[in-house]
Amino acid sequence: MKIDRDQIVDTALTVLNEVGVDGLSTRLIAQRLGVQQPALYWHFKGKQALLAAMNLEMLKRRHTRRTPLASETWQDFLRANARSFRSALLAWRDGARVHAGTEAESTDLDPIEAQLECLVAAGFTPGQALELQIAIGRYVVGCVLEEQANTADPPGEAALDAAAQTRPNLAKAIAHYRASGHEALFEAGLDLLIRGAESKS
Amino acid sequence: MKIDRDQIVDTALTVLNEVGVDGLSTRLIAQRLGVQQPALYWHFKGKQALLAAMNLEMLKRRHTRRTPLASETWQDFLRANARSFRSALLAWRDGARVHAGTEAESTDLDPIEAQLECLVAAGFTPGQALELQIAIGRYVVGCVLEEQANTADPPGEAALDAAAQTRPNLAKAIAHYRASGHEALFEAGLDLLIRGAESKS
DNA sequence: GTGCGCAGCTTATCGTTGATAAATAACTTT
DNA sequence: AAAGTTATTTATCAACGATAAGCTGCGCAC
Repeated sequence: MKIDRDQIVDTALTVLNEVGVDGLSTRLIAQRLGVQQPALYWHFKGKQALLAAMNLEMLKRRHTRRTPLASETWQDFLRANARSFRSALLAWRDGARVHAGTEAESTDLDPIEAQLECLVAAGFTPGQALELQIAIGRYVVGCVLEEQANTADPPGEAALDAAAQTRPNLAKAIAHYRASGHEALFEAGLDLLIRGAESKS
Repeated sequence: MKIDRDQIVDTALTVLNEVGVDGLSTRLIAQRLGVQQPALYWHFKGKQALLAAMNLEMLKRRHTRRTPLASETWQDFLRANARSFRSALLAWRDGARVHAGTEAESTDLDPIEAQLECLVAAGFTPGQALELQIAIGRYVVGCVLEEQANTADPPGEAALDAAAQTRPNLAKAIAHYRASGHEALFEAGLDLLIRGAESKS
């Protein structure tokens, strides 16, 4: 049977969703492709290169809001961009770990230029604009990394409640935390970053 | 030779600094301790447990600014706290990857209560205060993760410059980026988060 | 159409890794 | 001195990423 790079990446992403990045072995991927394990090494230099290609494909499929719309404020664009990036990482199991473990290798610079232009038009210097984009990007990765670090149960949930009884602020904070989900928490931090940027513009 | 948990963790951290997390094998750690590899499994359930203990020790040694000072504004405390966390992760090779790969397991809740109290006194709700702390924490992890993801050379630096020639904003942004180091970039994002919080208080 | 050459796979195998089981040594308790 | 606990060793496992060498089938020159 004959395979190509795209098939491998596609299958690898499917397998990733089933077993997670720790269970993602070259043998398992090869098995799904109906091929022996060393066959993959014809198409990719090593597993790291495959993971990089997977990362690229993940973003290519789901991270769609790369360019600001004409009708959009810079705040709306930054939000849409960050949400798009986050949802791309969330769309695959251990997506953030895959992303964080691979090199940048940004090929297409036109979207970046457009993003910067949008912010420069709003009064930021190009340097500030890049800082802002990088800060948001790192925040998103940090967020999804923790969101996806889910084990079965939060350890010692009862113990946490007990400890919170003598700590009034913690008790209220935990109640608030439990009521709002991951997304609300993400949005809260994103809002901080954008409001901070507003105060500089 | 007889060893205990603390010795293992201490040696493991030393080895971590020498070979990085990818080269950190149980055999290498055991060799440094003058012991056979399975001996480690008496003290730790598995490698994951050892990494968790290493993470705890990393933070214990270097993340010293956990509690707000009486004389401090909440902004100054948040900054000091974030810098302390960052420098703790930076102090060991692949520190952020070790941290991100381990469970939370927060034992001591008193510092957290004190942090929340400091922010509540400034006018935040306990929920907002926790959101703020979490956002900063995730931002720090995202930052250090990328800072430590350094391979030898940035790929295609010349190609980047060439591509930037037709993109004026990108050219200026890159110049600014290269002039300022990792720390300045970190501080810029941290500043955004705190200014954003100020606008809510 | 015959033979050359390369793309693309298979088979075989390597060294390393995390982990477990069982045997053993040393030290304590009774 | 016997029994038990603690902490290690020896032996061994299955799984992993990776490489080397061999086999197969297609396309093209002549």
